[in-house]
Amino acid sequence: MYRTHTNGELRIEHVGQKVTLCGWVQAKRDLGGMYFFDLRDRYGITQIVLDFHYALGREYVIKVEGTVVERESKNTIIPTGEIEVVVKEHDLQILNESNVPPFTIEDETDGGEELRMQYRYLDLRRNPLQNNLKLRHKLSIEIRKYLDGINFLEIETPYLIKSTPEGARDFVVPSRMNPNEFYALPQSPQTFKQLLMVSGYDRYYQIVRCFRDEDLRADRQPEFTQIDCEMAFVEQEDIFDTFEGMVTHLFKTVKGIELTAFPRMDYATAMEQYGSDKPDIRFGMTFNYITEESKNKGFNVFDEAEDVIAIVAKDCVSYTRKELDKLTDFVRRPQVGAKGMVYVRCNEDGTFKSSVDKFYSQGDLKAWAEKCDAKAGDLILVLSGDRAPTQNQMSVLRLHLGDELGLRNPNDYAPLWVYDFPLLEWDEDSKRYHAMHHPFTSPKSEDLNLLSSEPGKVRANAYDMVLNGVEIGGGSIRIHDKEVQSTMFDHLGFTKEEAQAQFGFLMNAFEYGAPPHGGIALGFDRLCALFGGRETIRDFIAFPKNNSGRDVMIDSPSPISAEQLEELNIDLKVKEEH
RNA sequence: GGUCUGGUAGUUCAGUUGGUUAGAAUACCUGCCUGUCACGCAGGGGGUCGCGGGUUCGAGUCCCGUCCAGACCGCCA
Repeated sequence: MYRTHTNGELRIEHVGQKVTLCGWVQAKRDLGGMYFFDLRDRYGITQIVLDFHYALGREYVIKVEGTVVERESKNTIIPTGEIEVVVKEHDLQILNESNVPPFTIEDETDGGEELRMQYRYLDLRRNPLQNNLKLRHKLSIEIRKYLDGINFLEIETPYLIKSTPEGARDFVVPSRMNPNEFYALPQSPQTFKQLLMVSGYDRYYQIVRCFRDEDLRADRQPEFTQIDCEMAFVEQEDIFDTFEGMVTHLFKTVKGIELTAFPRMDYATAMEQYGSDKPDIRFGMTFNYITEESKNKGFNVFDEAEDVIAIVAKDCVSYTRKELDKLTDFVRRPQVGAKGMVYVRCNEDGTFKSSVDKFYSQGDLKAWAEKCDAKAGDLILVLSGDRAPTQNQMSVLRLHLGDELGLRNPNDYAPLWVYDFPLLEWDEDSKRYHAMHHPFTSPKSEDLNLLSSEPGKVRANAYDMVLNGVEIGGGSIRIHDKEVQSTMFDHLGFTKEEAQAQFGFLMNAFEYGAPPHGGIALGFDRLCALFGGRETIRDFIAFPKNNSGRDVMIDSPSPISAEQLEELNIDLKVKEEH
């Protein structure tokens, strides 16, 4: 046996025991006649003391045999700080040496992002990363406990499936045995879980890898993990109860936080009040529409605008001209896209100072303030233009101000359900409607009559779970009727033949007793990041990819050999060198 | 596909208006040190300023191109 204890477990009551420890050399403190060093493993740190010098480098893997003694000077910061292990010269064994690591293996490392990715196996030795992976493990255990407790079955579905035109770009895999044909990696196990419902497995889940070949972000990886769930014989309300319950369970068991019932907001309200389908409701600052109040006073910008939207920053009348200019610059960045921003200071003496005083009287501005419920000492910020872009710009500004004013405390958690999403979304590029969620989402029965006349107005039985402005899950009640599904494909611009070729297996299955069903998928990586109080998911994935979809450690993707290409019957288009 | 920011010692960074031999901290190496725990003290080694071109008497610094990294927009049913 290599070791009797880990480096995290020895305490004062072990004093006098002979122990054997293994681990990595963390830090050395050579005092001449005495030699201290910290031995580290994933359980903690134990101080070793020698009365001789030994040539040990950082990150050497060693084994020591020694006696636990009470320290003369104790360290109150670490759990093992009351003891140390005294080791004699022939009882120290180097199991493996190490090069000097390119960055320090400490909580606050000196290593930059790129270097840490290249040496990910060293970065993973650090506590913050280990804690993240432990958190991820704990969450997955509690998810399984909760779902197992209410009769869900975890069932695996294939990774090599069929490419479909809808949705994100597929990662494809060539088939050697079937020349010129390709598998696709699943964007989600959507159709398989619906088939499992037809098969009678009425509560299914899977913590499953999904793949999407789209550009990346801090919170988007080409392969990511979903908690994929589906239930039969349920309505939207049953899904809400079940998964609100799951997330509540996770908060209770993993963070010790008791959440109250999730509020619900329909999509139209979310867009109107927050300009976003994933509102951060930890703070107010909801939208006020002063479109009518601002018309016909000679200010062309507002006269021509479809909407004039105002938000109130409480007690921010003291914002300087410079700070307001900075906010204006912020919303005028191309990424946000506003043309400009109007401000109104609600002075303590009841007067108003705005950037449009030329056009609006004190009375006009007072009417705005009343509409917005702004008080003396507040600051009103106004954007205008076409509805959708203006709502979006204002949403970005609202979140920015929320950050600036410290209203987005990462230790507060404000979940909610957003429901009644539109079924279809107009796509300018392809000049046709796309399914906003996916083509298996059922329309609301009361809106069915609009499907032909005003397809954009049809609402779906679709919903998102939102937490602190982040979409952590989304789902829908599905279509389980062959005719309805066929009509849907029709409206999405599929010919009968295309629909049959792509999704015939599903529609055929619907002819053999498909139960009503629906489900949800939650982004597991994002959930981990949220629980860890971080915005980037990379540090919650053991081996993530970088911005360009590369793994810089193993250097992938990479070319393959001519023999492999030959076997796969693939000719590469070679770019000319110049 | 686009916008922005960055690339200087092993590492994290500073480097002014273009001007002497490119600095600091930390890491590393050597020596000293018996209660350290960010140990301390003394000394030492370490640079293709991402790469290519241009302007200039002179470029880490200015210009053009390019590569890499990060954030964002588009994209992500």
